[in-house]
Amino acid sequence: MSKTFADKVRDVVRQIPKGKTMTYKEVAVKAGNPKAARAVGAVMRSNFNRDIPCHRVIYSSGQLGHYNRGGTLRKKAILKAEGALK
DNA sequence: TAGTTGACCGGAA
DNA sequence: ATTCCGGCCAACT
Repeated sequence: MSKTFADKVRDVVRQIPKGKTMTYKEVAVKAGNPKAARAVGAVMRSNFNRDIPCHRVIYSSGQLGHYNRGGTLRKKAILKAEGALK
């Protein structure tokens, strides 16, 4: 397994279906480290690509996390557009 | 190599 | 409800 945590995270986040939101912890669990929620954010922040719908990743508290340029508002708009948000 | 930072999480005050 | 603290992990300097 030459895949690093970052690679796994990217793969997992990319598999998130449209109109669906996943928490950082869930992603961390699927990535292989249930306690690496923080690392997930750190990795995404350094690897945020258009291939990765990082906007579909939110807090486990149900709150929208941060986002590149704009922050929460951006995510809200995207989630609303995808139907993930009410 | 080691130390600091951060897009987190959960619990406590 | 808000604020603070400790813990885990990866990336950056």
